[in-house]
Amino acid sequence: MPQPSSLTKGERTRQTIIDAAHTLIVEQGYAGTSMRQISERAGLALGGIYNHFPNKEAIFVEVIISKHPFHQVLPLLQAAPGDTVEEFVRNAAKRMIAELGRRPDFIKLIFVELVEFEGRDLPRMFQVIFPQVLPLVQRFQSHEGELRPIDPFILFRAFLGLFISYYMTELLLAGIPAALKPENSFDSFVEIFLHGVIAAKDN
Amino acid sequence: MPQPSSLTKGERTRQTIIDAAHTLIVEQGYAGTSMRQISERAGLALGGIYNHFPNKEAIFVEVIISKHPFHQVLPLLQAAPGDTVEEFVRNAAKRMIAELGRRPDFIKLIFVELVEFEGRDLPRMFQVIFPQVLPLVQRFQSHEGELRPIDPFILFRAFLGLFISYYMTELLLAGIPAALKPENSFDSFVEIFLHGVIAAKDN
DNA sequence: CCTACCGATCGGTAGG
DNA sequence: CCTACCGATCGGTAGG
Repeated sequence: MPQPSSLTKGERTRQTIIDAAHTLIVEQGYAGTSMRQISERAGLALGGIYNHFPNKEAIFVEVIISKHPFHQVLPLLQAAPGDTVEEFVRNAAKRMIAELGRRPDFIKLIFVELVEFEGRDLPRMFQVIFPQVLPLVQRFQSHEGELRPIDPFILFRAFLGLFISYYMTELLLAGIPAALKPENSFDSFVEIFLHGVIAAKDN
Repeated sequence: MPQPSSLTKGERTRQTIIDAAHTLIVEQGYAGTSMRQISERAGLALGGIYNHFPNKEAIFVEVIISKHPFHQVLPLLQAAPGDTVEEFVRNAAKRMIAELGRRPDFIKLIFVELVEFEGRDLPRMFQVIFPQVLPLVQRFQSHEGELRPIDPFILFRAFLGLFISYYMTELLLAGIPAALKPENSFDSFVEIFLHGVIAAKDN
């Protein structure tokens, strides 16, 4: 959400173009979205776009970088409370799944990046993202005592994977009769993960 | 892999078109692939395609149905040996990860279906797939004694999710310095899953 | 199954 | 920032 008041007119127009492109690309993919559609949605003439971006791909690169899920997701995870790993994971999971429900575009953006751009921008993305990942890895690390011996980076990766696997299988199994789908599936996913990583209690 | 000798000429041409479209769509997406590219790769004139398919979308529907990862993956899982859940999971995981390495197109096909077709074909897909899923669910069910109390369908879903989460995070974290990536990450994923689902032993 | 074509739309630009 | 345009390419078809 841009704050028009703090931006110059040119910056506002630029942001409008990025927002328009983001919406369309998530709905139709990159190749399926035309510069004319973007210009219409942004409320200017086709030629006007080229005052702000040299070409179509440059718009996408801006979209993928500024709208990347990690920007919302990582701060969300960092802010999750919890004095033990178990509490933290439960809280973080609850927040994540709520956010994913609110933003179905998250996965689609990643798909477009992976298929239509073959992940070309991922290395650059990661430079921006990495400083935010580190404190999460360390948060697991500082609770080593509660955990089975697992490399903390793998732990973080499996933690991320928990959401990805839930969300992807949700999409993939969309065709399944609802009667077969147990309620609270996500809670079960969280329990499996917790049992998988937390050391057996001594008592 | 088609067997030309057992097909009529028309069927062979049709298959050639599907194969060509599959390759191109996985590389460039659906909207990014033109009918002319498909015709060139299949070795016939543009107009010739329309003797076999009414339009572009019909080709994709055939591609997604006949090349869907589940066709390779489910038989692979079913054939995995193992008298206990633990053995089965380890064997199945080994086979799956080898197959995923061999067929990077798997995930891309799913992405195209999900983004460019909004999962429209998934319900129909699932009708074809479901009979193959059932025996796998039952296989978990028949070893209930070894497992924590988890709905067998969720168990299957989490099992599928194990591969998806490993593979997706592998792609997503592609930008990361290799020095930070622990070796044998996949084995760790399998261990976390096993600890998550297998009941604590009595001894 | 090919040739030759259709109208529509594409990304991008010149010129103001 | 818009108007008017460029050549190229798109999905699809008629006619043989």
